[in-house]
Amino acid sequence: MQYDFKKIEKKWQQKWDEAKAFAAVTDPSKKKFYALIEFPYPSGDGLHVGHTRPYTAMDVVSRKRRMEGYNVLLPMGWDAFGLPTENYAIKHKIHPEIVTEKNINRFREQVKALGYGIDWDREINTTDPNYYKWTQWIFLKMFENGLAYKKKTTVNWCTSCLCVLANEEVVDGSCERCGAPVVQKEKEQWMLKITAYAERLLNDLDEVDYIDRVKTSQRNWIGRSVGAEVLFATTAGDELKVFTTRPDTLFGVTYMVIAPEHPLIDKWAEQITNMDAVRAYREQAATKSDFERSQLAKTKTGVKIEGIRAVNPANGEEIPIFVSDYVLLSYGTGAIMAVPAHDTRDYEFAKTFGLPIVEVVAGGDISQEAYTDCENGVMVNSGFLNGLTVPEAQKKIVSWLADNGKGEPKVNYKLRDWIFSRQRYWGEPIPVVHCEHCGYVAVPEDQLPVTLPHVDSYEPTETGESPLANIAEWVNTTCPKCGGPAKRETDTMPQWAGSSWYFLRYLDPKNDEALASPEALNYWLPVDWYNGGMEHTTLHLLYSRFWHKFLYDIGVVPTKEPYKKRTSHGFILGEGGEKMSKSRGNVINPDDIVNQYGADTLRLYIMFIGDFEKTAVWSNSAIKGCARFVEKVIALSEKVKPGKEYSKELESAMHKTIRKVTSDIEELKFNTAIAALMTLANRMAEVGGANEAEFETLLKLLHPFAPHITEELYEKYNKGMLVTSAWPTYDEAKCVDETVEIAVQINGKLRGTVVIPAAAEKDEAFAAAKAEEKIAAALAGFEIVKEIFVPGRLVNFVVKPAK
RNA sequence: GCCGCUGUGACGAAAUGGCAGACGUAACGGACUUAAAAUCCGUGGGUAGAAAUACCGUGCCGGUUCAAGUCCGGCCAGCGGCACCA
Repeated sequence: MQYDFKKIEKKWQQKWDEAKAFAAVTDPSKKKFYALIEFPYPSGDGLHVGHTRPYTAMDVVSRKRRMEGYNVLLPMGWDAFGLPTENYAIKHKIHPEIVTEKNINRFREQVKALGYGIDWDREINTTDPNYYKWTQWIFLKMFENGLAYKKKTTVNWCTSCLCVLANEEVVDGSCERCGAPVVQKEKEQWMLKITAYAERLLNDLDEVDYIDRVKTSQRNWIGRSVGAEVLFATTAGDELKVFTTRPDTLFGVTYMVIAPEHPLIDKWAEQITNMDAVRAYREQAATKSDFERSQLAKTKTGVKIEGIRAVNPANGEEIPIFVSDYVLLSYGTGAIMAVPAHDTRDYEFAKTFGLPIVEVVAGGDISQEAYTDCENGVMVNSGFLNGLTVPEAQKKIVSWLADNGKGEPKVNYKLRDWIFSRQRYWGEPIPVVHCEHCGYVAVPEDQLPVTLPHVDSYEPTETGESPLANIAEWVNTTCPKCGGPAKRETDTMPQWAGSSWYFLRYLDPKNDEALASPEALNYWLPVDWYNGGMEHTTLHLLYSRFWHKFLYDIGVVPTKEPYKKRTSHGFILGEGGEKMSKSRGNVINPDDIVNQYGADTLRLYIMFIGDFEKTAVWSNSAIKGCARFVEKVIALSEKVKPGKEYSKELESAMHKTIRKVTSDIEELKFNTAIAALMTLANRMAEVGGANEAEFETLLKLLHPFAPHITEELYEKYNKGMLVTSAWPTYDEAKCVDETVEIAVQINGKLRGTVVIPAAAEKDEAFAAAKAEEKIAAALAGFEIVKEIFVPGRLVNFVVKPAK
């Protein structure tokens, strides 16, 4: 047969469409499987070969599950708001809507060419007003529940995009998207109180099946620290509150440090005798970006506050207070108690400023360095804590602080609230108006969506306001509460908004009464298996878990967690091991591969390329192996022998391969599943061809990976489509051969092999091994001290020279 | 600095503590061909040897075990993330 993959692939994609083979029906009488892939940002570059790795993987799993009888949902959509489209629109004076539509059409065509079993009737697009109506609705619910609030804060400001960036969007002090420097700027921003969910986001990780590295990075990102808040009296009268994880070292506090932005500095301005120096330091710190601060981290800087001193609550001693930018206002209380003997940063600072260093945990050498790794040490120089171990001292001091009203146990998180505003055009408008009388007022639900107005210019204003601020007729409105004049919020939402809940909309994408019907939500949730990139572990994944938990709290969704299982794939690098990029000229376009080899070969190769979870290097020659494999299967189809039962010579190979492919797919071991199929095909060729029963099984096992050609070859059996056929089953008892070749070792070294019946007991194995000529010779003159038998594997004789 | 991941043939990689290198690529030898491509058969970790075979071999050092790529302890190198989080 001439392998005309273009014709074959088109034919089957049409047939699947006509048969509605991938339509997922909400039907509680059927067991469901909801598979989710991260929906792409439809960039102007088109689909990247890297996209095909996760997509193909989830399609393989979905097709297998469908054949196993599950009601499968595998949806697709477009995360289409975002900066590149807006920047393109600015440059080419084309409306982002038009650019987006064009890009989506291209992406859809490319994705369809790969033959994924997607229910296209559920396609969504985050920039569709019917979609973002519900993004806005969720925001309003958060606003109503006090989780969305406006706050003046220093924000990351991209000097090129003229836009606020989330901390997560700043990479090495530069804008993640355009690479321009990022500076600090004060701005009023909408914030989402994700920190209110920190504890649950952390604890509920125990209830989900995420791969370990995903859980670990979420835990690290949330960054829970257990400690205490301690109140220090000051000579100014105010108390200075600090957070510490080491309250046991309280007697070792020799000075305090507050962040340059700490509000008490202003309050104390009159009493600080060197306020000029403090102000100067403060201004200097403010102009530095976070990046510069961390670059300068090697040498500690700071200014001592003259005229005010703090009092150590443990021993009543007066200690100096410093201002230094190594203390961050945004974590804890913006102030610390410094224990130079047991903290490296405090140690460095104390050395720079010649401050006393008092050892309170014995065991280190504080003349050389801070002794930090001291959980097992014993307290010294610590009054009533002396002689206690560190954990004992911690317990005792915390209750002492509480009893004396000087502190209390406290848990802190690294996780910060989510800066939710962007000063851009191409995003969801934040559905709030500002009224001079009533303040910020929610747009009433029945007025949603607040749609983006059409404008001529998408360029941000120089003051950093959104382009929307220039449209007077849109901005000026009336207050929904008092009817007086009001102004619309001109900030838009970040790209993470639409992707925080999209998996819910797939369940009921055309509903205009609710984001999805309770029936659909109850049936399909949670997502059974979500695969996506590691780069989304701390942002998208955390944000969407947060939104989902909120929706759970207000009774919209029935599950605490959105995703039952989360896995992650590795990147695809260009030939030569470098990242694919236009400038390197090593970008692989999936279209070219589909044209040259067909979608089935691309699908096979991208799954065969290596360990799914690890980075893989694309190879233009290695893909030929997969093309040859497809040809080999076609060749096998031409010499299929009659036979409805597995033949003796292939029987155990059939059962073993079914077992391996079935479990490998579930374990993300797609590469070895394909290797097993190749081995089986080779074996079939060796024995002069498979019979019908055997060949059909091969086609079924191969179908999730190479759906088109397998359908084509299956067609002649007149048994309907493989898509709706049943996944092959295996019999554990038939996975064994009658005889096995086992290794014979002497003192752990391989000395030969011997063929024995698979069911042989150990005595039979030992006898057979000893009967082998070479083994007998090697054993001569030795005394056997121990005999080990591993069924199906080996025997090992432990020997020593005979007396 | 901290956290995570990874070190196995020329290359991509396999291997519930049990015969290291399955499967595939490139390469080489042969068949077919006027020739090439394609295809088919074979070789395919290193060293020594004509060969049988022997010894060595999974980043390095040590340990546990009858048996270690795999487990434990200590390093080294590369990649990714976080970065003064008190």
